[in-house]
Amino acid sequence: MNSTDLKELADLLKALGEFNRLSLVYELCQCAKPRNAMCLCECCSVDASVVSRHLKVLTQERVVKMEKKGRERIYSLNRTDVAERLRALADRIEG
Amino acid sequence: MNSTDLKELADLLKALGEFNRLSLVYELCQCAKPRNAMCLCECCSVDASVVSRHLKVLTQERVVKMEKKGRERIYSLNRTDVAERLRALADRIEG
DNA sequence: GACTTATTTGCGCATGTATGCAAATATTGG
DNA sequence: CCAATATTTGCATACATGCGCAAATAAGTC
Repeated sequence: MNSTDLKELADLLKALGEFNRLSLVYELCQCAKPRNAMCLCECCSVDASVVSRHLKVLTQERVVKMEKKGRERIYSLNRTDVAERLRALADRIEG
Repeated sequence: MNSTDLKELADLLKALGEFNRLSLVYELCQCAKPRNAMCLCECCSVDASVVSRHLKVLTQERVVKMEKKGRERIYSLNRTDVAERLRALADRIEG
């Protein structure tokens, strides 16, 4: 694995490795339907602006995908993609 | 999943989500035999003290285990344990 | 157009973290 | 005991990051 791929993987893990962001991911796990940011706000008790920034990070790392709908932004997990990347690491580590 | 478990998982991901630490993990992946810290130093071009601190973090998060051998510390991956924790997250995310 | 709601952005602040260097500690071998 | 090697720790520093608040933007509703 080259340095670029390693950095990309590290960035994914870093994005997931922050408590409130991981809380958002878990919240989205439990939702059959996508949620808007305000709704996600409730799961971690921080300001809306903070949630907005966390969701931006998660979007950049392709953990979630976003869709505009009127004045709302609807978020959903990239389930298979994230799961695959984590399993690839698990496989590599297990050897 | 309760808040404590979530924090523990976040801490694991944070430990893995730093470039040089992930490099150390990958280096240990490729070693059939455990390695001492000085040897691991070579894979990321940082000071020995930095590697020492990174290995401490990885040990605290149970990513690696350490064994004293003379004046050396021998490190090896907790392969199955880490792989299991990552797969559990992957399963959860995939839903 | 005025108002409301959803979200983002700018700013400042406080805290966390990665790093290097030098000194300290530990342990082995003469 | 002394020298050499491996590792840790204290300290300073630079930078990143999470946060809240207020203002700005975007888009629907009346």
